[in-house]
Amino acid sequence: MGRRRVELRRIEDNTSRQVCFSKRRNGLLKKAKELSVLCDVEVGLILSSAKGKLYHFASPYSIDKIIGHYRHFVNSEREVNEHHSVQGCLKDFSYPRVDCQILEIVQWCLDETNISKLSVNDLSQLESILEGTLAQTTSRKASTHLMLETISKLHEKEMALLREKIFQSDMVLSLEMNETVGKGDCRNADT
Amino acid sequence: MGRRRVELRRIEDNTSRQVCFSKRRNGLLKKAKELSVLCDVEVGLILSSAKGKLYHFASPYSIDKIIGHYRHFVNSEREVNEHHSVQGCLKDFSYPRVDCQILEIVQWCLDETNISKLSVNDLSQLESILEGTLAQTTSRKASTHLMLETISKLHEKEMALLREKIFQSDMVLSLEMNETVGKGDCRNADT
DNA sequence: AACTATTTATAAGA
DNA sequence: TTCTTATAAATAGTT
Repeated sequence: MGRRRVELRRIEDNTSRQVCFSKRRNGLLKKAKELSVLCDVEVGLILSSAKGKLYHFASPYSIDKIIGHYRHFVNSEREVNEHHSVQGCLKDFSYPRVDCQILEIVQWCLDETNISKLSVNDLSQLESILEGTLAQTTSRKASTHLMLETISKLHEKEMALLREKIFQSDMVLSLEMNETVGKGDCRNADT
Repeated sequence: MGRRRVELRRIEDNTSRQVCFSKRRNGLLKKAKELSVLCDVEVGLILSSAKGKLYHFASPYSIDKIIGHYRHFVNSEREVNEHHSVQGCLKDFSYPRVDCQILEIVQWCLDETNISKLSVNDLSQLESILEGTLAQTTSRKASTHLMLETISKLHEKEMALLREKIFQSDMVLSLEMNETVGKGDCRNADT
């Protein structure tokens, strides 16, 4: 959206990165606000820079309230999935049905080296889930290519794991969930 | 960004609103992801529709981790402000310097009738803060008009409060803060 | 889901 | 930082 198209990678120049952050933060906040108003949804947004500066935005309620809703929702979901398999993990993310979500989960798994925490059985489950989703995806979407790549990487990792005989049956998602009640409604508005 | 410019208000038609939500949600997630990568910042985003569907996104860490950072940050700030004045309240939001933050705070105060919990002294402080910020704002920004409106509403409320002699010295922000450690990255998209 | 006419967001530049 | 401007992107209304 500027003079040139920009590559999706960390901007190395410090000043440029700062300027970009400033501009895009405003843009994102504006978009978030618009989405909230136009579509009548709660939006909560937290930004945290490497230097520890924190920004947040929420509409039409406070960020604390929205986090409370999130916690509540996730806790409810969690109660239904007491086994800590990938299946449970996926449910925690609990989106209605999103291709791109799968992509993120896969990437997350790869990036965070969470694969080493999965049992072979869980890996199989993950695979079938991924492949099932893939089947529903139209082949021309760019995301499909990315997913295919990601899946093949996943296969590689799986094979590596099998070779090394790493079998862990328990993936403890040591997430500590604490219900939080926010209060106070916080509205936000616009530039 | 479409055939026509759109008014910033709730879309009444159900289908249109749903479609718009779907499109803009994707757009917002994309922007959030870009911001995170380009500018090397943590981003957490929670969307919750009226019907209770929850979507979230986080990069490069999990939404839980980012919420944890947020909680931690807010708690640290809170410790510094043991008196529950508006000043303390402002510090909780604690942005470096963003006009939009001020607006958020003002609207939060107004919307949740938090004003009734403030002492007159606190109201004065709030006023001077608002006016100070206003002075720094260029007059042509649309937001300025909004802020002026907000401030005049604030004045009205203050006068009403003075008349009713409502003096409450303690604004208890009974937010329960719980640190949480999350993990992983998550993302959402689509229909 | 796809397709465009337009409106927006922004990368550079000043 | 702030404003300006050329362009890249997002998206409202349609098909």
